[in-house]
Amino acid sequence: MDTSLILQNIGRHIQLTPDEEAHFLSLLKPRRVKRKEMILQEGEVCHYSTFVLEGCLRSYTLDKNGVEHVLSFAPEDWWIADLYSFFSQRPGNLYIEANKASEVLQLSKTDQDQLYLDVPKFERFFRIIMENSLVSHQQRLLDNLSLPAPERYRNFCRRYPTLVATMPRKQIASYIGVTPEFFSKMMKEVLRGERGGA
Amino acid sequence: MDTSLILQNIGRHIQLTPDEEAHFLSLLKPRRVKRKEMILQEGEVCHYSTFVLEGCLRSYTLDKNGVEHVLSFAPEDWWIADLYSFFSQRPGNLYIEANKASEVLQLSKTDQDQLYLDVPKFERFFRIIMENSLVSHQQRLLDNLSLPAPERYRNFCRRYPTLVATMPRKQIASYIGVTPEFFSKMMKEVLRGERGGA
DNA sequence: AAAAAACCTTGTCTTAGGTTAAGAAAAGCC
DNA sequence: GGCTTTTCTTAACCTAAGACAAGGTTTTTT
Repeated sequence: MDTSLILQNIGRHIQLTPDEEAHFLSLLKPRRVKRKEMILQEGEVCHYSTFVLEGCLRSYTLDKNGVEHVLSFAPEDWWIADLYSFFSQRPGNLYIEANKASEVLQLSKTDQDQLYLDVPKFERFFRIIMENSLVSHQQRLLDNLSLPAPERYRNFCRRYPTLVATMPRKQIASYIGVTPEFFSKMMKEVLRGERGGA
Repeated sequence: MDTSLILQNIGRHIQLTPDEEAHFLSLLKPRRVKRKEMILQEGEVCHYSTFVLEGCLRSYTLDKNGVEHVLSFAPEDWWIADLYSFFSQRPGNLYIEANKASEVLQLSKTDQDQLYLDVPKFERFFRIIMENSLVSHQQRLLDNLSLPAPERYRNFCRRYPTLVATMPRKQIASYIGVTPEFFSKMMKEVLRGERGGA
């Protein structure tokens, strides 16, 4: 597997020595995930942080009616985990499933904890990752509280242009918080608005 | 001002030497905030992380109709900031306002950045704070996507029993994502359910 | 202790978005 | 390439929650 992507990802926030790089890489477990394969299910403990080298995963919950609610997409160059479960090492309620056949690298909780002690720079790296993720979750929450569905969709398009083109509409609908049927109706309006300009 | 509360807050995640404690305290600017006073407004850059020693602040946005949407409450022993603006040092869209007369300690972005270099342990501290905050924001987001208003209210009560008793209903309504009018109607149901048991 | 300002409730009417159902179009699979 | 499965769309009907309006209560302020 090609590990240059993850080194680049980390290099955006911290500089590692060759030794540190080697040590870090030695902790990563490569894994191939088939389309529709789940790497985590509700009720399980999330033992790994997963970095996507190729393909795309998503995380979601099922509500009491069996309806899926997408929490996040993880295309190439993204991290994904059930963070509640990963940090607490208790059973979580997320499913993490491959949207298409994917290649990932996994870092176990134990190794990550040890890594903080061995290479303290990683405290900084994951602090920054958490900060960025928190900011975007806060923004998404406020969008959900304050904007009607069509504007939430427009924001999604602006923020994740790549995902709009590649993810099933059903899942995008779920991500922004509407049913696929309503999403479908809404798209007619959105498209009309786009042709109209601005 | 009594700084033992913030040392205790930090002591939950990292151990500081007396020198480090003294250095950290020297960076904090104490401030009294009057009821209804805003320490941050839309369009301003958020220069400080604010720790609440006494009283309570809240952060919110105003939508295009002038309706308030509460992002967070910060009672005693909590941190608050417009994180997007604080991290990026660009104008944000949050208001941060005192719900009652409060005493706070403020740490500037510049000092916080320097602190990471002087006392790297703080990387760990803020990483953990961010992790916890991210987990609770993800949970809240999923609640908003998957649960009807009365259950979101019940979750709010379980998670923040103190706030339920002390914050205006209007603001709680806004936090869980309903209008005060609907909240009022809903409460009758919720109360009936409580008397009924379970 | 009054006056002013918020806050909370209740009622009626409206609407954004959900539900159900059923067919059309894609995408994955052997 | 044909078969299966999933996804997308459309349409009719339904409901949780919003908007507006108006009166009552509590909290602040002076």
